[in-house]
Amino acid sequence: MLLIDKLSQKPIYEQIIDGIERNILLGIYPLGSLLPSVRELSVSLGINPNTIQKSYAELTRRGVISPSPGSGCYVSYDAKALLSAEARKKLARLSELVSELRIAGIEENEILGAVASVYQKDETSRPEKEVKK
Amino acid sequence: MLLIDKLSQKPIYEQIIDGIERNILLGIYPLGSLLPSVRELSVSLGINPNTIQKSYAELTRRGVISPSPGSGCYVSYDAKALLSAEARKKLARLSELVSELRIAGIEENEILGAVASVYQKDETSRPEKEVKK
Amino acid sequence: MLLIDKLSQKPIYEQIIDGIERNILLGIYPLGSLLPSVRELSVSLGINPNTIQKSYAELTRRGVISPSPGSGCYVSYDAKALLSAEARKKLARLSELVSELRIAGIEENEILGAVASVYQKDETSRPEKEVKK
Amino acid sequence: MLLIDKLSQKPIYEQIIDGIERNILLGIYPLGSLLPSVRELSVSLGINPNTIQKSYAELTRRGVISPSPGSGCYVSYDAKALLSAEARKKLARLSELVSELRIAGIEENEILGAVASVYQKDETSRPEKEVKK
DNA sequence: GTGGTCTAGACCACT
DNA sequence: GTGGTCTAGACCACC
Repeated sequence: MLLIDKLSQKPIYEQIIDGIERNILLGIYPLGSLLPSVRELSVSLGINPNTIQKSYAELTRRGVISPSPGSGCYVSYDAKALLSAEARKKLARLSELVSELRIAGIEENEILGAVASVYQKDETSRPEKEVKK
Repeated sequence: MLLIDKLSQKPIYEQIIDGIERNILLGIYPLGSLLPSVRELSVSLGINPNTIQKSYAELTRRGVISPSPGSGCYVSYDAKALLSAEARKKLARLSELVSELRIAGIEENEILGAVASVYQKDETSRPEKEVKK
Repeated sequence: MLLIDKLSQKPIYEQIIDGIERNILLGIYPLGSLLPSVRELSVSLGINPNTIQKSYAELTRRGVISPSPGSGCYVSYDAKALLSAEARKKLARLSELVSELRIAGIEENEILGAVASVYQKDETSRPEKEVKK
Repeated sequence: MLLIDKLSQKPIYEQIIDGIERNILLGIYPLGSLLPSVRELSVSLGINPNTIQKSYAELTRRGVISPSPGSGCYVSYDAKALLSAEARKKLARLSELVSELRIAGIEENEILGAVASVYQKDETSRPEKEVKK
């Protein structure tokens, strides 16, 4: 459910954050649901509890999850809204990257093709449709 | 000619590498030309010579520049080819990023728009046209 | 375990690289094992930590070791494969050297003898036999 | 007659030394003959005269050539003997290299094959036969 | 003057 | 504790 690459350059605590946020966006961790406990993740991922704790602390700071001392951490009801807003900021990084590619002589069509191919992939990595209430 | 943000998260030596590679692609540092010396950059950027040295060492390792001890560092004649080849690998990173954005619910059109807007920018950051010989 | 000659022409950081690669090939540093830390080597060899760091950075770049910040540097599981592949490239250098010796009038038999005598030396510097699984 | 690679790691002055010694061993510069002047080499190779001068100084120190102020530098009559003796010392480096290859798992036969193939190459890089007096 | 190596000591983020 | 980055200042070989 949560894949960690200990040899990656990206810090482990950040990988955990990204993984949890991803799972929330995909609906694997529904809004309001209970997350695995620090100890549980610690043993299932083979990672120091302090590292997990650091990830949870950061997610709490961002308002994505909210700890309920004694019972665990719950996904905030506005987690998705927060994450989507955050994602829009990533568009800036995308522009940077595209700019680099342009300077390197990559054609616009090649980029557009790469983008399109991502959006035509299977549904496993697409957020579930919003349900009418 | 080379902008460094000392407060950025990205290491200074990496910013220097990126800046030089960018200038080569833009033709500001022509193939075969002499780069500013380690000490020269050191004073003009206000950065320790060792940090510049580290950047030059990495560029040398990549084959982008070639040092000629006693006379300076020259831009390799195949630098552009190397950098363009390297850039194509960055397309993978772009796909990752786009994938994250998709999961976060960003629409395809929004991404395509961002890409297009980069390619419609002014010409200052476009590599010069290849001239027929 | 790691012998450094500070008076050698060969840079210290390169001697460290060679020594570690040698120890990996000999099985003294098994695949997946934890290497001595930068500071540890620094004191045991009487060498500045930055110099050790430079060696580790290069080994990392080659994919021979992989650092896990906070816990140490580990020998990659494909380190031996990498090093053996690299060694085959050294055969080119050997040919160069032999060519020089030939020009200098050294007889082929003399060279063949030198090679043979290396392969008849004791077993301490021979990689351990592959064990059938 | 003398090939210099300005981008090589090996210092230019050393490349010149090696090239001249090689030409002496091959008989291209016969014993007792007059070498090209510093200025002549300087322009034909496009290299700073100081660098050529340094090479000649080192060759003089080794006794391979002897300068005759006003008329140029001559190949010593015992140059070949000197160089052959020097070459025998290179056998030590060969043993080192072979030792490394052995540790990396290269088989003895592969090395012997590489050596043999050098000695079966064409005659252009073989010293001319000794003539009976 | 040039690039390359080394030392010393500091700071940071991560585990 | 760990690796990674940066600074400061020195020395060397090379051109």
